[in-house]
Amino acid sequence: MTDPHQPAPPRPTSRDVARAAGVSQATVSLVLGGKWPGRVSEATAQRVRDHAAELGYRPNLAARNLRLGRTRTALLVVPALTNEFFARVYTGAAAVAAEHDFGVVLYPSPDGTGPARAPFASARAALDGVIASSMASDALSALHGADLPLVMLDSDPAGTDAAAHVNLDIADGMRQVTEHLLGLGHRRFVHLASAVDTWTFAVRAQSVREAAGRVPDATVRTVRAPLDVRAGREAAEQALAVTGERPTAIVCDDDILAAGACKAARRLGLRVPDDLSVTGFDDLALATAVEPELTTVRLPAEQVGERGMEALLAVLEGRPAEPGSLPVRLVVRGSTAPPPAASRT
Amino acid sequence: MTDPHQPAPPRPTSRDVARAAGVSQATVSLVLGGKWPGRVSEATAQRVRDHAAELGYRPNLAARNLRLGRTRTALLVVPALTNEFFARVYTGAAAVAAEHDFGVVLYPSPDGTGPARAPFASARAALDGVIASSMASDALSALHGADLPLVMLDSDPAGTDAAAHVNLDIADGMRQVTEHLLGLGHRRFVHLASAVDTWTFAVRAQSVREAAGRVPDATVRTVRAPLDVRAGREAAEQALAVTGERPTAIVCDDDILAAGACKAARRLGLRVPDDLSVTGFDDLALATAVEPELTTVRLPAEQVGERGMEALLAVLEGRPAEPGSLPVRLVVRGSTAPPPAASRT
DNA sequence: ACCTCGACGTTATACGTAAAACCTCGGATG
DNA sequence: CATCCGAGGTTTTACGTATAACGTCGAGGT
Repeated sequence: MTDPHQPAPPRPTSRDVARAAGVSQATVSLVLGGKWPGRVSEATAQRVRDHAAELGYRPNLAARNLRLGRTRTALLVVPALTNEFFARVYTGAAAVAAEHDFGVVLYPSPDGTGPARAPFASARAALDGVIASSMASDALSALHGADLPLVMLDSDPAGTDAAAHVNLDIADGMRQVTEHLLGLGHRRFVHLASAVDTWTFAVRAQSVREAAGRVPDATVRTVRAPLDVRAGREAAEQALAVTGERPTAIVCDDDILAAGACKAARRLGLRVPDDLSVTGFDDLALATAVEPELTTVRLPAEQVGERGMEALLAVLEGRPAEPGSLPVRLVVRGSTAPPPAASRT
Repeated sequence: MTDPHQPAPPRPTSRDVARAAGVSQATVSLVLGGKWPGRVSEATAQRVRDHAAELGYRPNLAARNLRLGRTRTALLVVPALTNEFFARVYTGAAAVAAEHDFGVVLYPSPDGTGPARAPFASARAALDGVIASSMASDALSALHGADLPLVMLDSDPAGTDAAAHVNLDIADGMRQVTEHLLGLGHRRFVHLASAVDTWTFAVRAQSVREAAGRVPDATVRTVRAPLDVRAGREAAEQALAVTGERPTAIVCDDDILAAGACKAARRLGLRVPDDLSVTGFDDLALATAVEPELTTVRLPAEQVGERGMEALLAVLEGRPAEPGSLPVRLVVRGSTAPPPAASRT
C-alpha cells in the first residue's frame, strides 16, 4: 500500500535512457525505432535496449504523434455498440488495426441515424482516418472535416466522397430470403422493416419487392418499427391482425425484429413455422437463442470491420483499396416452413 | 471528385490564426483556451475567434497532449464487446466522459480472463487512467504499468492497488434469485455457472450456496460452461439427464446460459416453467426475446460505466472517489414457477 | 514631472520524439 | 601522403501548443 498522493513519478524519457546508456538521445531513438542497421553498432544497440527495458521506458505517444504528424489511430463511427452487429464490426476492425500497430477509437451515436451535433473532436483523439458504418452520408459530412480519409461500410456507394467502400451484398441476401419463402409456397408477405432510414435498409426493402414482384400473385405489405424486440412485436401484431387473408410469412430487416415477430405470433395463437414463417437478418446470437431458431441471413460482420480497416490502411499508404462487396449467406433454420394448407393455392 | 492524391492540405495551426488576426500565437491560445478575462480585450478575442472559425482551425491534440502532459483519455478494459453487458458499460462510461470532454478507448481481450501479452500500449493512445471491468487482477497488473490511476469495475475489492472500485451487489442479486425459487418451493437446484474464473462469478457461486444452505433439504449441483447459448444448452442437458430425482430449477450465471438451459429443457421435453424453472442474470435484451421471458436480475450496466468514469475523474482531480456498490433488482418474468406437483414435499 | 499600476499583449520556453544534417576518426585508395 | 569514405555516432531542429515571464502604454495619483 503506497501513498496514493505521491505526485506520480515522472515517466522516463528517451533522454533518461540515453543518459543511462551513455549515448545521445538520437541514438536511443534510432535504436528503438529499428533504424539502426549501419548507423549504430550492435553492441551499442543492445546496451540501449537493456537500459530502456530496465528503466521501463515507453515512448511518449503524444510526442511521437506530434513529431510524425500521424497517430496510427482510426475512428470508427457506429450507430450503437449494443447492437451485436456493430460490436462485431468493431472487433474485426480492432483486430486488423492491432496487427498493424493501429488503434481504433469509437464514436457511438445514440440514435441510429448518426451523431447529431458534436464533431469528431469529441472522440478526443488525433486521427489518421475515419471508418463510418451504415450511416446517412449527409449526417456524416456534417461531422467529417473533409480533411481525413474516409472509408464507408455498408452504405450507399454513390454520392459520397469516401475514399473507399466496403459493402455487403444485402440485396442478394434479401433476395435469397424472399425466394426461399416463395419456393416454400408463400405468397402473402409482410416486410417488417427498420424505422431507420439508411441505405442498408432501403436496399432490403427494394430487394424484397423486386424478388416478390417476379411472382405474379405475390403481395408485400410493409410495416416499420424501431430496432427492438418490443417494437417489432407490436408492429407484427398489428400487421397480423388483419381481416381477410392473413399473411403467411414475415420477412424482417433484422433478427431483433424477427424475435419480436415470433412473440407476436405466439400471442395471437399462431405457431412458428407451422402457421407463420418468420425470417431474420444478421444472424446474431439471438437467432439461435430463440425457439424456433431463426432462418436468417448470415452477415460477415467481423469481416466488414476487417476489410474496412484494411481499406483505410491502404488509402493511408497511397495504395488503392480493392473494392468488391462481401457475400452473405442464407441460413435456413426452424422458423420457416411451407404455409398452412388452407393458404395454399 | 477531387484528386485523391493531392497531399492533404496542412491543417491551420494556431500560428496561422494568429497571423490572420494580427496577433501573436500566445494570444490565440489564451482566447481559445478561455483564459482571457482581463488578459485580452473582448474586441480582440472576438477577432481571434472569427478568424479561427473562418480558417476552420482545430487545435492539434497531439501537441496539446504533449504540452499538458495529460490526454483526457481513459482506457476501458473489457473482456468482450459482443457481450451486451460490456457494450452497455462502455456506453455509460463514454457518456460521462463526453460530458467532461474526455475520451474512452477500448482494450478488448479475446478471452474472458483478460489480455494475455500485449500491454496497454497497443491501445495506441496516451492515457490518463485505466478502468478495468470484471477482470482477474493478476492478469491486469501484468499489463498495468502501475503508473496510471486504476478503477476496477465489478471485481474483487481486496488485494489490488486500484484507486477506486465500483461494484454491483452481485451477492444480493443471486441471493434474491435463490430465495425467490426457494419461496416457490424448489429444493433441487442446478447452478449453471460461467467457466470464466473471475470474482464476479465466484461471488455468484458462493451466494447461491449460502442462500440454499439456509434451507435444510436444499441441494445445489454446479456445472460450468463458457458463455454462449450452445455451451449452456449442452451443460444443462447433461445436468438434467440424471437418473433419480431431476432438479426442478436451474440458476444461471447469465441470461445467455439461461437461454441455453431453456433450449435444453425443450429438447428433453420439459416445459419451462411448468416442469423446470430457469433464471438468468444481467437482464440483457435476450431476456425478453426468448419465450418464456426470463426471470433474471437486472444489472445497471450503464451506471457501472458511469460511476466508473466518475470515479476515475475524481481520482485524477485528487478528489476521493465515493465508494458504495450499486443495487441490483430481481425481475420476475415467465421462466419461474412452483415445481411440478410430483416434486413437492 | 515622475512613479505606479492595470490592461493588453508579446516573447520565450518547454513538453518528448524523430530524423536531417553534421561531425570524427581509422583504414583503404590513388 | 593527401584524400576519400563509411561506420558510428552527435548536434540540432521542428512538430503545435500552453503558459510563465516579460514589455508597453496611457491614465491617475502626488
